[in-house]
Amino acid sequence: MKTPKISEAVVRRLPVYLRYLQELHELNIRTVSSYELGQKLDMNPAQIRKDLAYFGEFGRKGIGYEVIYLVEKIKQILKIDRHLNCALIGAGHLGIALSNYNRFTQEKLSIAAIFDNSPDKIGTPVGTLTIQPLDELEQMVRERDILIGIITVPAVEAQKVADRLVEAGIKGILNFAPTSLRVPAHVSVRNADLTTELQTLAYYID
Amino acid sequence: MKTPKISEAVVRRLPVYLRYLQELHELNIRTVSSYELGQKLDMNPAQIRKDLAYFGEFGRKGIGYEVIYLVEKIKQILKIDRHLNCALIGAGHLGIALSNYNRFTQEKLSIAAIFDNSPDKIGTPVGTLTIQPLDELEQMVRERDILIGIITVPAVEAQKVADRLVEAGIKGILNFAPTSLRVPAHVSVRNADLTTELQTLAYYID
DNA sequence: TAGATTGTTAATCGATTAACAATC
DNA sequence: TAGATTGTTAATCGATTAACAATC
Repeated sequence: MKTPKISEAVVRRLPVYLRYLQELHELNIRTVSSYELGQKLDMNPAQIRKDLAYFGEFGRKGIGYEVIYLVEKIKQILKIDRHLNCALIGAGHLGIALSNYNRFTQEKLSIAAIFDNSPDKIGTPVGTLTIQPLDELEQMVRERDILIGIITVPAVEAQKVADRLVEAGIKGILNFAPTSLRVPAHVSVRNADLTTELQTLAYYID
Repeated sequence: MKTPKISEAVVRRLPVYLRYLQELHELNIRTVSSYELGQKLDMNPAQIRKDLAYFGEFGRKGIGYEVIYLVEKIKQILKIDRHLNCALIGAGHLGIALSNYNRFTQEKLSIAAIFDNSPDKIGTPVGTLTIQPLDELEQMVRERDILIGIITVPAVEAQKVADRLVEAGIKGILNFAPTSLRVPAHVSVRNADLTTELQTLAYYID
């Protein structure tokens, strides 16, 4: 069950499989073949089988994959079968939108602290949390076992925030700021810059 | 200057180059080499040169790339040197956050209409726009020359919205809903599902 | 059993990187 | 000129796809 060296391309597809398998589960569909998955997700069935086979033998020859079982397995692989606490840094519109995004809590990924440095935001309640000053970042990361930082501050501040998160011992960063972050190799970064996405899309228009 | 067949990987890197070149420009830096770009962006300089060379000869041997010139060229390539109107469908927290995201307007990508079907949202002003009922989608797409749809509705409604956008003649979709959309080949889709990103990140934690 | 579908190997395809002549 | 750096070709590396024996 332990893994050799899985490419990022493979890892990025797992949540896509998971999402669709969960849809199937809600429709009470018990079993699905790589062919059916491929049809729906517009992917090659061989690729789907190969991706899954990196992590174990989850299917049955002649039958396909049991939906519930595969959901559980993928959750284990992604390590989202356990709780994972995130800190949100930047309580602007986007930050607030994310903290209200209930899907996070459903998925055992929860926002455990929100930070901002603007005096008129500090102390404001957001759901069950209260916006805290950035000074308290390191302490909260330790106290609340926070492993992921979600950066929604302006681009100019993003690197500073990233440095502090790294220093505080965080393991991953989801970066919404439109800038490239430099972090040590043991920290993972995923960029979710909306402008970048739209610009990529623009290329394909006409 | 016209292009053979550029892979998506190349296109996705162009906005990253652009973003950093714009930072350099603000710092009044005139010229940059592929080596320097590679250092900062953590990429192979040969890859950067090759990516750019697909579209033309933008550099000077022995010197490097002129920052302003390259910024303009990449904007042309991505087709963000001209205005591009987007429609936002779903005026929830995320939708509102996006419509307030001023970077869009800076970049000639503007949100030209906002739709939602909830009666208590219709008519509400958002910046210079007013939330409109989904019924008016097709008409607005035509009237305002909208080429891109940004979907921020719940997952269950996303495919329906996508179908209507396609039907209305849209060319690209930025999909924030956590579901895989099926669209015809002439329509591009980029997925920006935040849960998917966090799940991918979770894999790399520890 | 016959049909279906996996897991996996081998073949193909494509993307990244190294190397270097051209040249500013 | 000498040093630097591009654009591009060739070499390498990795990812996708096809094919098929194994087996439910």
